[in-house]
Amino acid sequence: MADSTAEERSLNFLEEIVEADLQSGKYKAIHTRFPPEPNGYLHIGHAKSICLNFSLAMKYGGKTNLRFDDTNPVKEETEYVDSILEDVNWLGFKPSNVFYASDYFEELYGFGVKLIQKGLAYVDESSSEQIALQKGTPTEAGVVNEYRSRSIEENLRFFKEMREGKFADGAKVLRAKIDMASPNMHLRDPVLYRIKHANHHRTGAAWCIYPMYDFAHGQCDSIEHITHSICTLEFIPHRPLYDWFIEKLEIFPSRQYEFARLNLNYTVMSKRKLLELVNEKYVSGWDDPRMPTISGLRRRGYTPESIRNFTERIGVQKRDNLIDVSLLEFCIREDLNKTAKRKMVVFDPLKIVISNYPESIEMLTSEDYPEAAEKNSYRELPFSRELYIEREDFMEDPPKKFFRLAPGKMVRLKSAYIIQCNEVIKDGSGKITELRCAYLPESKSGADSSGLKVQGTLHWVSISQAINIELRLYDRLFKVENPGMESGDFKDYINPGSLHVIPYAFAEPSLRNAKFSEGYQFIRKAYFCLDKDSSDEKIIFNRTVSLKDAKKG
RNA sequence: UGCCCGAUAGUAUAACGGUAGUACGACAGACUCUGACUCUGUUUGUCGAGGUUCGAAUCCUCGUCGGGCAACCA
Repeated sequence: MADSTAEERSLNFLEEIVEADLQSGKYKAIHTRFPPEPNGYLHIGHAKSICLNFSLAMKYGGKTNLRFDDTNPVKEETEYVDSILEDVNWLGFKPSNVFYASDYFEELYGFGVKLIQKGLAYVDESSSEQIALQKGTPTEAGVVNEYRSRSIEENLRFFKEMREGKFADGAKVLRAKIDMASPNMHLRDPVLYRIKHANHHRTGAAWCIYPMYDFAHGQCDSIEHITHSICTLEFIPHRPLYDWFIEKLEIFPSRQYEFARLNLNYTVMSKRKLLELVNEKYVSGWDDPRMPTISGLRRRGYTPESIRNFTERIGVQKRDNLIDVSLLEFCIREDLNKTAKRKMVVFDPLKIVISNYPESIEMLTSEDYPEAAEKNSYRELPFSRELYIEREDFMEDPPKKFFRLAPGKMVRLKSAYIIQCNEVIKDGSGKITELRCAYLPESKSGADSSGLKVQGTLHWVSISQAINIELRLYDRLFKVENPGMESGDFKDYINPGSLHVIPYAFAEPSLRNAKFSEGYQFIRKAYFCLDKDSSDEKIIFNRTVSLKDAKKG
């Protein structure tokens, strides 16, 4: 029989859970959610979570909500909401619904009232310092204070007055009444509501009390009937609390599952550190092409496909990890190799004169997509007597395995002719200023009757038609694999050479019409994309990723 | 000194009591009008000690190591 199982990939642990829930009839359909706090830009780690949540629902015919966890007005801004919406969309996902935790403030308040009525919450007037002190330590139980035994009526009245704005910030909080001696610190009467007279980006001044994460997140999941609430490992200790609220409030039983967050080497991933890089101008902004943000990767030339593919390849597990960026680079090369248009650009020019070529211009053709036969097309390239080649592609005294140009040696000029170097011209200081070469007319690309086989093929541009472009070459932002784990300030490990600008490179004229939507491969060099800083006077390209380079020495 | 997670090549990830496999990386070779791509080959692994079993990466016990938990942050 045919090998029908050949394509099957083994399930990850979340898929196993979902399949079991579906098979047992626990759920007829699953519902996931991606719940960012709009306090910063999304990064590649969020992409893992986004792909996980959306892909899981898509695979099993369910839905995924995008929900902004906007319960802390002093940190959140509309600018971040907009960028998150853009990034999720760019990654290729369409949320079933876009919700906000702030949509549920009234319901959440009601949950607080309900808990008080059940004798499971109380208004505490202690300062945050006192509360912290009374919590004890992981090895010592906490202590109960006098507010814990307040009457239900008094709690109800104070909670209402908190909402009405009768108290100053910090004067009172609503706390759950659970267990001040629990070995799990999160169960030692966690704060549910705090007073913040602050403007909220969506609700304005309508509220002056805001729910804490633990009292908002699970309840929002429940309100939306989220079946599988997937978050990162650090929330494991919160799960008993998550379940406690569901049980006491008697609401839809969403379940929380945790996976290991993505760590990438040679970068940092925490919002706090990324914000620091932006604020202190180590990078040009959240979308600096060196940033691991979605917007940075987008500007760098990464495609949504490559990022989705990357998150698929790294898998999902519960063990901590530090993924090698080389895998991310592999994914973008794999994509761009098939989709990027080939172009010729000389970074560091060396002039060559084809002595036996006439004073005229010939138009040659070259393939745009050599790796995608089905969509291949061709472009025209001007060829003339005076050309630029890459300075590093010539050596006066080459080692044995040097496949490029040298005195007396022959190479092919890509999509053009075979040439031979006859003469090296230098200035007074000994610097090579020009090469005199001869071409073989019968070696024309596509109509080669020379019978010659040469070892090297070089990229080139015709001097008089070449256009000038700026190249921005990026390298890893940090010198060490895990800057966040090093001693001292992580910024001490920033790679000073992470950006190298080539202000004047020489490009084939077709690049004048470069589009933001296209990726390009500058043959034998790297993949590039048009940068948004480009203007009519200056065309700027970002190096997305270099080509693999097997050259020795 | 408490509680909770976790541990398979360099990095990730499979094997669900029955031959430790795959990808990326590295190295070597073939091919090449990109020293790219593609193809071929090589390299390196079950944290440790006991136990259960005909058989253990997998189950049990005890260690070891790594991570998390004491914000009116999420």
